[in-house]
Amino acid sequence: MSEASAREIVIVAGPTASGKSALALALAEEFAGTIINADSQQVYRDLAVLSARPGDAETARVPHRLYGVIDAAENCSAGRWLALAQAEIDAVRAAGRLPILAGGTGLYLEALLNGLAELPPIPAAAREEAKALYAELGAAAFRERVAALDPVGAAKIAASDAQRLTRAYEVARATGKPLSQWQAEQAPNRSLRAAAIVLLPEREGLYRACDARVMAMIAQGAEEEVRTLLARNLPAHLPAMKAVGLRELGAALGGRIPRKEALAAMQQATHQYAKRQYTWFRNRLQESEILRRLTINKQFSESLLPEIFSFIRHSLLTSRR
RNA sequence: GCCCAGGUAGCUCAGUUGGUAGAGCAUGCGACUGAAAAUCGCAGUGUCGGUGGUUCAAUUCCGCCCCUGGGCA
Repeated sequence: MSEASAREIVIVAGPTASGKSALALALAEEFAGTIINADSQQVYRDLAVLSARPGDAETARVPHRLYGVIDAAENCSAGRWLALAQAEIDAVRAAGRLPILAGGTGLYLEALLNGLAELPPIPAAAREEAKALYAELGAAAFRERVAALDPVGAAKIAASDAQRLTRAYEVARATGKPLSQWQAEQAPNRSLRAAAIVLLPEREGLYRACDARVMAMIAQGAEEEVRTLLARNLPAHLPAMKAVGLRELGAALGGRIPRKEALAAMQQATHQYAKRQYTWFRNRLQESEILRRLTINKQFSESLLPEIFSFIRHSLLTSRR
C-alpha cells in the first residue's frame, strides 16, 4: 500500500482533565476536522455530565461523532467501538474532512492503530459459564483449567486477575481456539497514518484540575444524572455502571455516606483513573511507521496551538489549510 | 480532680510471652488485545507519644509527664 492512499487521522490523547476536548476543538476549527470520540464512557447516552461529554456549545461549533450513542443498558467494547470508529473515519474522510480522534481510552486507540484479533462473536453464555466456574473452583484451580485450554495465554495472566482469566476461558471454549492464538494471527493496521498529540501535564496540576472538574460536574447536575441512571436498576456489571463517581454519588444519595465524603472519594477515584491513563499514554502509542507523536508536558492552553498546528502540518502528507 | 480505655506507616488498626514491627486503604511505579473510567502486579515509608528506671538489650516491663476519647465528680 502506498503512503499516499493511507487514511490520515489526528489523535488527541491524555489523562482526564488534561484539556483534550478543548484541543480537539481548536484542531477541528483549524483543519476542517470532525471530532470522533475515543472514550469508553462518553459513548453512553446516560453519562453526559459524569463522563464530561462535550456539550451543545461545542457540538454546535464542530461536528462530533460517537458521543452519547449507546444506551447504558448495552455494553460497548473495544471491538464494537473499533467498528463504529472505522466507519466514522471513512465517512468523515469521504466528506472531505479530517478525522480527529479524541479520548482517554488507551485500549481503543491502540486497537485502532494496531488492530484487534478478528474473533467471532462470543455468546454471553460462555462468559456466564466462565464466571460460574471461576467462583466454583477458586483462582488457582481455575487458572489451571485455563492453562489446559490456552497455556501460552495463561502463563501471562496472574491467578488473581479474574477478568482476563475468564476472558481467556470464554474465548477458548466458544471458539475452540486459544485467545493467544487469535491474537498472534492478527495483522496490524497499515492503512492509517496518524499524528498524535499526547497531553501529559505535571501531576500536581493535573490532580487540581481533576478536583475542579468533579466540583464542576456537581454544579452541572451530576447527582441528578446519577439518580436517574440508578433508577433504571441496571445490572452492576455493565460498563456504564462503572463510571467514576457513580458509586460514590450513589452512596451519598442513598444516605450511606456523607455527601462531603462522597465528593472526596470521587476526587480520589478520578486521580487514580488519571494515573492509570498517564501510565498508558506515557508508555504506549509510541512512534511507528504509521504514527508520529508529539508529547506535551503541560495542561492544554491556546498558547500551545502554533507548535501543535505546525506538528500536524509536518506530520500529515496531505496539505491542509 | 478521680477512674477507665487509648496514643505504632499519610489514615484505620494488628503485633512483639523483651532481641528496633505488619495488614488493609492511601501514595508511587508498572502491566494491559472485545468489561479498559475495567482488571491486575510490584515498591517505599515508621525517632512504635515524651522522659526516667530495670535489663546485655525496652516499641514491649515499671514510674512520672503530655495528648485524645469516655465515665464519675
